[in-house]
Order: sequence, then C-alpha cells, then structure tokens
Amino acid sequence: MTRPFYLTTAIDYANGDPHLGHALEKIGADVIARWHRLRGEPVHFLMGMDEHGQKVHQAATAAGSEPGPWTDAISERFNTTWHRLHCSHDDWMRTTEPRHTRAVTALLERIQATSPSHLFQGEYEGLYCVGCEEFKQEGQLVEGKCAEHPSADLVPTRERNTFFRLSAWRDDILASIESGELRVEPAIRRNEILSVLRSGLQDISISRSRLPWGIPFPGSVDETVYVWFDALINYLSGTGYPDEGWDTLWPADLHVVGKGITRFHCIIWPAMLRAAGLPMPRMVWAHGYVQWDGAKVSKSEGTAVSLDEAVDRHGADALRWFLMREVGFEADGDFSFERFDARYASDLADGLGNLASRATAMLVKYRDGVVPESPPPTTLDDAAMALTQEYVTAMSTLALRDAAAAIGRLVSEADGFVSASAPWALAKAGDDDALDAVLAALARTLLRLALMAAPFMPEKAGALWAALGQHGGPEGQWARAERPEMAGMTVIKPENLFPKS
RNA sequence: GGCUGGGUAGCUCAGCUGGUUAGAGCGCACGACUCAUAAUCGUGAGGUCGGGGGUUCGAGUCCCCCCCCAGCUACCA
Repeated sequence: MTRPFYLTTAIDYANGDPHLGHALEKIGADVIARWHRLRGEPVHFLMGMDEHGQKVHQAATAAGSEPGPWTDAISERFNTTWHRLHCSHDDWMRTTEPRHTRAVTALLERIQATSPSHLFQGEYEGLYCVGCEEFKQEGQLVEGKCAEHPSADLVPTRERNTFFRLSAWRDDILASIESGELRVEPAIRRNEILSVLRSGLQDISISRSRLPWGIPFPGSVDETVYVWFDALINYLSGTGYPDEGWDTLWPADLHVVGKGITRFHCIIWPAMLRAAGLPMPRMVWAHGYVQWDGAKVSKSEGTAVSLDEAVDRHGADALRWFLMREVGFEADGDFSFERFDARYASDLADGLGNLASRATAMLVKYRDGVVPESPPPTTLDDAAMALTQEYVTAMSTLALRDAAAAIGRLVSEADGFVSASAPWALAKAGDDDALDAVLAALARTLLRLALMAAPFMPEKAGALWAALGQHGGPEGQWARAERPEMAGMTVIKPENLFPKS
C-alpha cells in the first residue's frame, strides 16, 4: 500500500472563536489535501485544537466555566466551522484527548532514554506573557508590554523547572534545512529561520509548575508540560504514536502553519524529534496573514471579521476562492467585502459560472446535450493543455494563487474561443462539422475546469462534474484533465453555479 | 540598530541571467455580438516602474545613498 501523504495544520488555541485568519490556513491546507486526493494519492489530513495552558485556563475561569467543558464547546465550534468551509480533514486531534497525552508522555520518555542529558533541571526568572505562553525579553517589549498583546500585563515569574537542551541541535538543524532534508517554504521564512539558527539558540524550559491545566510532566509531581512542547506533539499523536503502525504516517510530509510560529515548527519541533531519535517532518509551509484594511487579523488580538458573515455572503466555496485567489497563501493579503464582491462577480458569476451556463446551454440546444464526436486539437484544446500544465506546476510548488489564476485564464480562453468561433452562426449556417468541433472542445474544457477547480471549490466543482454527466466525484480522476474525453456523454445545463443575488 | 522581503497603471499583481513604443486581470469609457447568470468579445484612456546619484551604447532589471511598508532578530525561553 502506498504510504499516505500526511499533512497537518496548526492546532488552534482554544480561547476564542474561529476567524478569517484561522480559515485561510485550514482552507489552504485543504486545497493541498484535495489536490493529492484528486491525483489518486492516499492522504491523511490532520487538524485539531490546542487546549492546554494558562490562557485557556484563564479564559474558562473568566467565563465562569471549567477548562474541560469550556474546551469541549470551543473545539466543537471550530470543527463545525471547518466542516462548513468544506475542510476534508481525516482526523481531529484535541490535546486533551488521552491518545495525545499518551503520545506526549511517550515522546518525553523516549527523549529521556535516547538523550538523557538533554533534559535537565534549571531555574528561570523573567517576564511572562500569558497571551503568548512564553517569557519575554526586555528588547522584545514595546512600552513595557508584549508587542502581540499590548492590552495584557506581563507577569514577573520565577520558576524551577525542566529544561530542554535546544542549543545542542543548532548545527544539525541548520544543516538539515540547508540541505533540504527539512524544507522550509516560502524562501523568506527559510531565510528568517536560518538567520535565527546562525545567531545561536538558547535552551528552553519545557515544564511549568503551579499550572494544573496541562499534561503531567513524567517523573514530576507538580510540573506540567509547557503548552508549546505539548502542542507540537499533536502531529505525532495523529499517527497513533506510540502504538504499532505509527511510522506508516511519520514523518509528516507537510506542516502548514502561520508565519508567526515558524520557529516552533522549524527549530524546536525538529530538535525534539532528533533528541528522541525520530525523523523530522519533510516540509513546513508558513503562510502569511489575512489583513483587514491593512490591520492584522490574528488569533490573539482577533479583529472582529465574522467568518459566518463572510460565508453567508456568497457561500463557502466563494470564500475559499477569494482567500486563495486574492489573499494568497504566501505573503499577507487583504480581505474586504468590496474586493470579495468584485472577485465573486468577475471570476465566478460572470466567469466560470457563466461559461458553464453558456457552453452547456449550447450543447443542449444544438445537440440535445450529447457531446459530439470531434477529437482535439482545437486552438482551445491547445491553450487548455498549456494552462493545465501551468496549473500542475503551480500546485506542486504550493503556489496556490498561481494555480487559481490558471483556472481564471482558462475561463477567459474559453470565452474568447466562443466569441471567435460563434457557434450560433455555425448553427444557422448548418455547418455541423464546425459546430461539433466547437461544442466538443467546450465540453472537454469544462471537464478540465471541473477538475482544476475541485481542490478550491469542491461543492461547485462537484455540481459542474455532475452536470457534465460524470458519476462519483472527481477524486482520483486528475488524469482526465490531461486527456479529456467527453464524446458521447450527455450534459445538462446546471443550476446557476454562482448566482448573482 | 542588524538582517530578510517588498515599494511597477485607481485596485490585485507579472516582469528570468540588463536590450525595440513597461505587461495581465479587475474597475472605467466606447464599440460589437446574442449561445449565456444584462453575461461575453474587441478597442481605448490610465504608469517620470518609491526618491536621488552612478555603471553601461542601453536599467523597472546591476552598484551606492535615502524614504516608506511588512516581518524576523538583538545583554538568557
């Protein structure tokens, strides 16, 4: 059996509601997962929640609740939201689940066994930011506050706890990233990490005393595992670790994370794995942030852009499209309803949707919906083939925005082809051969478009797929985008794929 | 302060190792068509390529200085 493509998103911190910033990451990862399934590869796609730590404890308490019920409710809300956005994760990992706790304990014990000197006792004193769940250095402060959480006070804290010898792994990790054993993309993120590594690493504290809401530190009575150390291990618990068979999924092929947490994923996490004698993940992709009129929409200082409102606007698929096509999965990008509306109208309603309508309407009108026998090539087939190749290249380098753009260009090519060949004139003139050639080429192009759009807009692509007389789903059918064959198949005109209110 | 990216038409962005009148999409104006969700197609207007020097026969594309934006980082998490 082929080893599955194992990809993960970051697990979100259970202290608020899901918003657009979270959604970008989940959708981007979902597009990647669906792309692999489209090509017939087995996929294991993990998402989940990060539920331990001081901030969750505080949020629950402030809400007059207990951490347990509180995180149950939040976890449910997130997972429901992701399903509403058509995320196709195979598993949902909560760090409060026994299977995760077991994996954390097992990994720590394995580190202890493999690299005994890498866990040691120490004392730390510093200013702790509850929002970040980490200590801050003087130089990181802005007006005496944490730059990420200016509304919260920093807490002077002194703790005796367990340290992890992160510094020992600097050269190893540096070499791994430079050699490509651990790929860090896009390049700007890799440069940042390399620069951090070159300037040296500090050992880190990985336990917390006096904090009950966490996983008990193995061998200690009053310490819990530092929430970041805990959280990262979810990628391993998602494989079933330490039960037999976990290594059919590990190492992960791809961790999709936000640019703000690349260090945890590209330095601390690989070091943890190395210390345990386990392989590093193959790749970390750090996406940018969604901005709202230039302002950051973060998990912590969340700008109030209602995800529900955005979904209700034009539907989940349209939101997915907008985030991938305009906001992008690499650098930061802006979200606004004005831009969303414009994209919806031009790319989807007047673009893909209208093309599907006009092409299927002509097939029904002139040929009773039966795609005529008229093999390629036409000028449209040639253009479509080239764009299909561009799409493949873009998808395989995770240039999701470029891939989406290729879809838009194919729609334009097809519209131009219709105008240039004027099938209605061919019908009037009774030029059946020429009309057949045009209609057949359009049918092939719609099939391609349904397949290319499937990772981005699964519901709409599925509706188009069905209207083209295809059974089942597009999953596993990518080869047909490269050699589309539609002759003899019966198409119907679908309901408006993207209605204009 | 250091480092890394970026600053190209109103908006979103392409422009590899320097080479004819700087491109695309959206939006806008005008025209055409009628298969289609009043959709589509064509044409046009619109840019001193952040600013200033320099190298070159020739620079958006190389070098130097400056300005602005974003991020990372800085006498221990």
